[in-house]
Amino acid sequence: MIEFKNKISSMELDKKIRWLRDRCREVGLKITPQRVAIYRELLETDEHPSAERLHEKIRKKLPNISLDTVNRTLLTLSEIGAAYVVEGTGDAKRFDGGLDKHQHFKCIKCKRIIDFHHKPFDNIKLPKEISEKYTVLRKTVYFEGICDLCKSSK
Amino acid sequence: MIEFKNKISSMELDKKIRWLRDRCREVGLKITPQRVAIYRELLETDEHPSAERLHEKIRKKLPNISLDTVNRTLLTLSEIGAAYVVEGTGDAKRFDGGLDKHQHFKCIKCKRIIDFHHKPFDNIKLPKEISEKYTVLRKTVYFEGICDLCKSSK
DNA sequence: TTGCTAAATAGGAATTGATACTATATAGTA
DNA sequence: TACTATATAGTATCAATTCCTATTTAGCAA
Repeated sequence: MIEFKNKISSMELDKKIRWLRDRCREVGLKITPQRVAIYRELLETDEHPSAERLHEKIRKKLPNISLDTVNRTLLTLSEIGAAYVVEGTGDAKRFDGGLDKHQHFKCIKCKRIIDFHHKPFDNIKLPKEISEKYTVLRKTVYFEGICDLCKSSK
Repeated sequence: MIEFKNKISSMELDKKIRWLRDRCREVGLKITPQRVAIYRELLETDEHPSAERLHEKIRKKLPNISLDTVNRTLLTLSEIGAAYVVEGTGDAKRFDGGLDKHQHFKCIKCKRIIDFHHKPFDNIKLPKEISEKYTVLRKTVYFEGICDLCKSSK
């Protein structure tokens, strides 16, 4: 059984925005109209927008808002746990010539990508709602974190 | 039990390069020194290089090779199954405001990211060799392919 | 071995996404 | 209401990638 996501209700939206205000006070960030608007816009869409895409959309409400503000704010929201960057996006393309089955661990500090192989991950079963609707070309189990070298060198 | 990857032996390397030559003939691609050199360089490293990084390295052997060639060739190699782009790399940062547990399916044509939720994926167990050595901050099960809309609209 | 031709390359220009800089504006507070 | 640290707008810069075009070359056929 799987569930697809539904659009957020206006009640949930209000609740989330109240939560954001609290969270900002908690960590000492100012509650600016831009911040709230960006957060609202992000919650109202299910398209996982890039900073540029969200900037386009939000300009309809705040015509003067700059792309830099949208970008910076999205990163700020991610830092305080109000949003997050979709796994693996935002870096240069990286290539791999090893075609045997394996999985990746990526260090978010040094960007190192480490291969490992754990058999049970080779054949994770797709929910059939997915395999029926989409053509799945790649199934991935992927970890991110801090590698041994970066842990010791701080 | 997990295994980490070892450096490729020169025997395996030769075998793989012979395989590349065959594969190129098979799909009607010319076997250029640049192509072979790029493939070799990719096989010899375990650092999952970006096009730029590989260009740096390969310039030691072919000083005049252009970055564009490296980039184009890596993409060509990926198309014929001789290499691949590490999952999720190479696109603009994408943001998500939905913080409930869920997974992503990404369409490689239209770049749409679709959320779904399948409970068994929420708590995949880390091999302890990984959790002991690294600080894992994010565990992801991630699918790529062609979405329903792109399938029907061709 | 020697041309021929389509494909590939080098080098630079253009595009795109992300970030840095600075003067101005504003949220939070006294 | 005034003050100060923070945030913003607008622009400039940087970095990654792709595009363009003249030149070169691999593969093929005579």
